[in-house]
Amino acid sequence: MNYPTIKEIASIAGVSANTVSRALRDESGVSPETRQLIKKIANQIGYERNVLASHLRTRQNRTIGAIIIDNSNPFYAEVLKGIETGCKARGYQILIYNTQGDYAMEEQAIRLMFSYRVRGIIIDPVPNRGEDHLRLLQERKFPFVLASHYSPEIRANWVGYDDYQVGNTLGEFLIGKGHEEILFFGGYPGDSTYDDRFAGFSAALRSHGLEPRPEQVANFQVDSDAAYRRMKLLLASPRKFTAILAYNDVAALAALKAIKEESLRIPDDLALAGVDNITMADLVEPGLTTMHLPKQEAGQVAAELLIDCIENHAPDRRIVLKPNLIVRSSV
Amino acid sequence: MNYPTIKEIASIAGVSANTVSRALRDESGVSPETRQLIKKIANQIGYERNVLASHLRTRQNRTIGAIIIDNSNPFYAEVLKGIETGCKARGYQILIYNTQGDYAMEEQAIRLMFSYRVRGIIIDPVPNRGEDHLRLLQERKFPFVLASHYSPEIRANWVGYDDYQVGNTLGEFLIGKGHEEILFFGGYPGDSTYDDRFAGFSAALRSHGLEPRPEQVANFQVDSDAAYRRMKLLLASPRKFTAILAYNDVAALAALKAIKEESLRIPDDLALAGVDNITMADLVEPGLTTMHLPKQEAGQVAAELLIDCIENHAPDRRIVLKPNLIVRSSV
DNA sequence: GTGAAAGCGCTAACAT
DNA sequence: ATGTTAGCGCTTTCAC
Repeated sequence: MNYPTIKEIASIAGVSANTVSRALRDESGVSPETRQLIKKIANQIGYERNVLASHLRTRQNRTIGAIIIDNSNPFYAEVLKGIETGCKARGYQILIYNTQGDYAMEEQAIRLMFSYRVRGIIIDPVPNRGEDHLRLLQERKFPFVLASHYSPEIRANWVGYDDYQVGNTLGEFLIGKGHEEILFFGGYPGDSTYDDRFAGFSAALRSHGLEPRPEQVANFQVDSDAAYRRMKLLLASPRKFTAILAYNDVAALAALKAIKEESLRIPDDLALAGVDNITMADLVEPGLTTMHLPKQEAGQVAAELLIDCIENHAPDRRIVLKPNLIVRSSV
Repeated sequence: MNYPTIKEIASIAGVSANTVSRALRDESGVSPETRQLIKKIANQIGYERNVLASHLRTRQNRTIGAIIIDNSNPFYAEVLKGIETGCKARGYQILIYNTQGDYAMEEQAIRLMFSYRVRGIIIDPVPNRGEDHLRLLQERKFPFVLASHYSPEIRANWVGYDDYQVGNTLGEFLIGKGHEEILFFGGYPGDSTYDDRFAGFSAALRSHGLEPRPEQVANFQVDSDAAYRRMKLLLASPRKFTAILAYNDVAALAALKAIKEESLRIPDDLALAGVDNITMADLVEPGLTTMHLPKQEAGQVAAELLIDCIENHAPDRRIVLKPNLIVRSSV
């Protein structure tokens, strides 16, 4: 397919390429008549500015990279949607890359974004695997924003949730409902999200004279299958808990299935709470008590932060979005 | 941020830029020692090829566009994931654009992809709104692949499911379970997916001497809220059906919630089936009987088709993936 | 095996 | 208000 160029427009209009360029960019110094003529011709022959060539000359473009763990996970899907919304509002485009939580892929993704000369990157980093390439971004003063997860060792733009409060609120809520034996189900230490949620939860226990116990913590990397199998195992041995605080809704819903299969009643035999408030949390029976996290908002704010950094050299910021307790009938 | 160029590598290595370019592209005509030296220097100074500049000269790049309706919808999220997987395998990158089912946005998206000089586009078209820009793509012989939806008037690459069989299989299954009054719940005519599913369903009815009746069809654009509200309304008036065949699982799960709130039992009072087999279909109670559609596979095949078109000028193909009945307890 | 020169499409700087 | 020239970083052509 052959795209028309400004040269062709120029020769049709009988002006120089430069004039065409200025006319199409709405730069001053072109007579209204010429400008109109040029735009008309451009429209007629289906001209589309070659942003790659334009970038080469100006070193400016409106492309950013989004490096996420898995866009088919409903949580990340919502965040990505928000990023897209935020970018669209400022005329930016997005190159995406799924890392599958693989650290090597994350590095590859960053290099790829470099080779496309994107102006900035939003990255939901693979937790707990070192931060070498994040440090590299920082050294090069390359604009980037961390989403959801952060690294305590890296001071950078960050958009996430108050995960301490997530754990604390749910802990208090469960304790308030009379539970003293609560299983913390899913996630693993070293991941900032897990650590903060667990810290908040532990604080809630302690403020009521309770103490988190090792046998009431089940650490694993959450996906639906893993969570289901783990809960099956836990239910097969004598139960040491009356309530479950799941790392997220995906884990909670998988647990829900396992619990129902054992013919246990929720919330009577076992109370259950999750985190995220994904769409399905409202559709299952009983409805899942959970913390709502503003996922799309997080993506959108991340995009805005990044673009501010790119265009206005805004200083690093850390933006904490407030979670919200959603009480349904599972507790 | 300043990126090193081949010129800089050249001056360090004491060779010409041309030699550097050839060495890094693994072209012949460079001595092994020179090549090794050049690659070492490139590595040391963190060189990343500027693919934008490269494109300008070669008119080749490895970028495609993915124009989808909404990446936060679990169905499209899976398809997008498949596209990403397929692209990664062939070294292609993806620019994404969500149209929200808005026809004007779809057109904007295509122009944007043009301005980025992407080599091809995968598009899940907004159904039922004319096909002007698809025709434009065709006239310009621009490589593109339709995903899921198609237009009867456009002969083009297409990857989708056998939607007639989807409707037919579920229709037969419900009839086989003794249902003669079946509500077809969600979607709207003019959308190829809907039309094919409904045709398959109607054929199943007819082959058993039954006839689809207007009051047993509920047309609406599916999202969770709309489906929930619609089912609430339907249940408030005297029921004219004993089973529900939902357009997709999102509609089915929303219906499930409404039905439970009326204290009706599934499948005894009302049987329910969906289409898609999203993750949640297995987690709700009772498990949802549905047709499994290979969503990620569809995305991956679409990517392969497109790249074949781009690289090998492969002729247009239409690929139909087989759906699969998943029997759970909701029927 | 290597280098010099030209040009992809665009825009910035300078001229008229 | 408009045109000329040069150059972004790369690859291709042609010369040595």
